[in-house]
Amino acid sequence: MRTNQGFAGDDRGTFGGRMRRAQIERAAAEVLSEVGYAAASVSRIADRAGVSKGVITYHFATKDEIFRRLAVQLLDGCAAHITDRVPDEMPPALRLRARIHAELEYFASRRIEFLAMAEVMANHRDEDFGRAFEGIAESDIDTVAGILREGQEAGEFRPLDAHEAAHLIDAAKNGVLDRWAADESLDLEPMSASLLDFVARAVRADGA
Amino acid sequence: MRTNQGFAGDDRGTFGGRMRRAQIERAAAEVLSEVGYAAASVSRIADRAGVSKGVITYHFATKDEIFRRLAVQLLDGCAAHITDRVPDEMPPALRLRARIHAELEYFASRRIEFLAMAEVMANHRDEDFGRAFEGIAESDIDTVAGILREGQEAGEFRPLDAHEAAHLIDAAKNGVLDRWAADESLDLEPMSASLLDFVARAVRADGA
Amino acid sequence: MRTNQGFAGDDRGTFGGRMRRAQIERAAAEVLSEVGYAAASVSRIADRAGVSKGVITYHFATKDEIFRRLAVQLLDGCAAHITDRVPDEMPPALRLRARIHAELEYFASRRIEFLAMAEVMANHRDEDFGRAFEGIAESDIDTVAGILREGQEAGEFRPLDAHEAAHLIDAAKNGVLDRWAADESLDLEPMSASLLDFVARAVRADGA
Amino acid sequence: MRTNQGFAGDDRGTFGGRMRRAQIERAAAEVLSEVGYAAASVSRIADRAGVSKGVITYHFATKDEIFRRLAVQLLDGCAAHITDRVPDEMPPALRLRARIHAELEYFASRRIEFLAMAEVMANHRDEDFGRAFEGIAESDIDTVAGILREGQEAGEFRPLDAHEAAHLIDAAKNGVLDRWAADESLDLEPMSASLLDFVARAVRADGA
DNA sequence: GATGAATGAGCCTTCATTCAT
DNA sequence: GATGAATGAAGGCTCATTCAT
Repeated sequence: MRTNQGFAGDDRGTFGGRMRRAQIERAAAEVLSEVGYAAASVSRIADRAGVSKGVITYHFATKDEIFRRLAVQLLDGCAAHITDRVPDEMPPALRLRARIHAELEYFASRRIEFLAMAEVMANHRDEDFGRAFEGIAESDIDTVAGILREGQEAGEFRPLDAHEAAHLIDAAKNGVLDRWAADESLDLEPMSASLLDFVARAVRADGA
Repeated sequence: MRTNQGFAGDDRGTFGGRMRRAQIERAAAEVLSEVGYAAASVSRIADRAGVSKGVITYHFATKDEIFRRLAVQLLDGCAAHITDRVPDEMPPALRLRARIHAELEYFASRRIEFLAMAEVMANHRDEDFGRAFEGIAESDIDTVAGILREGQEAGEFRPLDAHEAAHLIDAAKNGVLDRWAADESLDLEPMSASLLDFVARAVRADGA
Repeated sequence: MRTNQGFAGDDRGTFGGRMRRAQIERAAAEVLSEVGYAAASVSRIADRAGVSKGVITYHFATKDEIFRRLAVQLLDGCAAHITDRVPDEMPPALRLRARIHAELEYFASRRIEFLAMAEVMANHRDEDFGRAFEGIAESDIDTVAGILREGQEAGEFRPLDAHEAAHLIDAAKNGVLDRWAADESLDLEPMSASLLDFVARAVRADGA
Repeated sequence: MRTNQGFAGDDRGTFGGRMRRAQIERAAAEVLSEVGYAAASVSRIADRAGVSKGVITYHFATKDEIFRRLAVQLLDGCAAHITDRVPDEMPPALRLRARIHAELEYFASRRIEFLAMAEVMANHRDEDFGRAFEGIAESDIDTVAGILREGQEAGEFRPLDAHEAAHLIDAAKNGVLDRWAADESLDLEPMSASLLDFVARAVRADGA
């Protein structure tokens, strides 16, 4: 007898299986974005996906796994998108700008998924109640800090604590995404422009 | 129909009653900060407070009311703190700086409460799943936008979309608080300095 | 230290005590008539009486005691009212009519109390879930059966099973009271007339 | 929002599902008849049915729904039984008699269900505490009133207020059923005969 | 692969009752 | 006499998960 434990986090499996998992993940994202983490029950997800509750347990070991995958996939996709679009050779100021722009661009077509991911990252905890996504953005921030340091050496950026500034840039960017995602009537384009302008001014060298 | 139990939203009541309510709110804040919104059950709060579950229902009509009060009290306290410390006569650049500093200062001695409030604001929903604290910071942000416009007229600040910039400043500030609150080992002072510097640079006029 | 057990079912006590008990009983009757047995909680009764919950426990050993007293008092009052108004010397047909009329008349000015009593009698159970007011009307019905037998001997009433007929008369009378009590807009007078007519016809001897 | 659990009001579903629901309804009826409305908890019903509490929530949306179905099914079944057995062409006096007889006959083999239904009808309230089964018998009574009027025109019945008389007949009939159901040792047959006789006498024309 | 059924722990809340003051 | 406070059991219900078919 084949146990369903084997499927957990498994990207192998039949084509149909992958399809089903994708369908369930999509439903989960919609439910999360609409009713929030606390009310996102397996029942509601099954309803939304138009399948029985059993199907979900068959394809995912636990509910948490669905949520985790949702967040991880989006995070990974975003990272790949950025890497694709931001060559290492770009000068620092442009590279910083390109990274931020690429991230906003990535989520611009994934509002629901972003909201779902935000719910998961804010609420997902391990069994000891520790935040499961604590520090997930750290490497990203380190990359930005690196760019800032590079730019300082090149004289493009002013003296500042690169690590702190990277966090501030990240927070401002997340603020833009959060606000945009929460209000469907908002247009990301001008918000994005204001953000890029704001950040550029905050870090540029005096003579620049 | 009002029963003679439950002081829901009642600021009157005996000294003992106010004490108990404060004790329960404190326990609720601790639990929220430690295990998160989803796991913050009445049982856990009662355990933490060292009282029976019934006591909580006796003093608060619903669990949500405790959470709401927690958030509202802190928000109100913070607003009062800022108003006290930031006279309207201050010139815009100083006023902006003073506001941010006052807010960070207020939460610096209320880490647990800040975490609890953040959990509540991120998760509290009304019965139709709408975010209950949606737009709660809007008036605050409008105030900052007003300061920015004033500063622009005075030539202290550069041309920018005041409303967008106010949101970016808010997001950066919240990012600092979130990061600090999540990691007990962090020192708010230097983070605060970086933030103030970052914001000042982002908005100052070219000639300044 | 004086325990409150002593008061249970106690008609002695101070004047103030009797007043309080009456006030509580009145409130209990109102609550019962408005929300029904299941929702008639001590809290709601205390609210209605404008006293604290503690007062109720002070004057009555248990909630059930209040309810029991409510029913018993009304039942006793009704019995006394009937006895007062229906002399044993009346001829059977008149006596039957007078009894029914007296009972309707008694409750006519006690709608709330009647509803409360009906709730209690329908729902009150002892600790083994046996109906506490089972057979409470039996002696009344026996009295009516006696009148029927007397009337048969006197040739006023037709041959019939006196005990069964007494039950049927009782049921018809209760039906009138129930319907009237449930609908404030109803006028008891014509209903009463129809009932008396109905019963008289049902039992009268052929030649009468 | 409909979850995929709960068949609330659903007559479709698998054979097994219908069986379970019937089993649960049977257990609920037994519990209601034995301990009364107030003590008829989901736990007790589950115990009686020999299933876990969760099963009940799985098959019925709420406890009230079980009770409502219990009452409605019995009421509907009774109405159908009467319609089947009482042709419209019968002369009024016979038709009246046949209706009453059919109803008693229907419940004669359903003592437990009758008791359960009586508990529900006496106690079920909507959220504003209004009686949920208020006036449920009204159409039935109107039918009887119609028969009485027909019989008056045909000279079979005496002049009387048909609507009032119909209510009295209904009350007498319910009295018989209540008494019989409450006492297992009673034989419905002679009670039924007395009732039919009583009613016939009460309404017949003088010359009949 | 998929499903409906079942479970049992846990949730929030209501409640009758006890008790110190 | 009276009160507010506290208790703990019980209530109905939701839910993630398991499992036989």
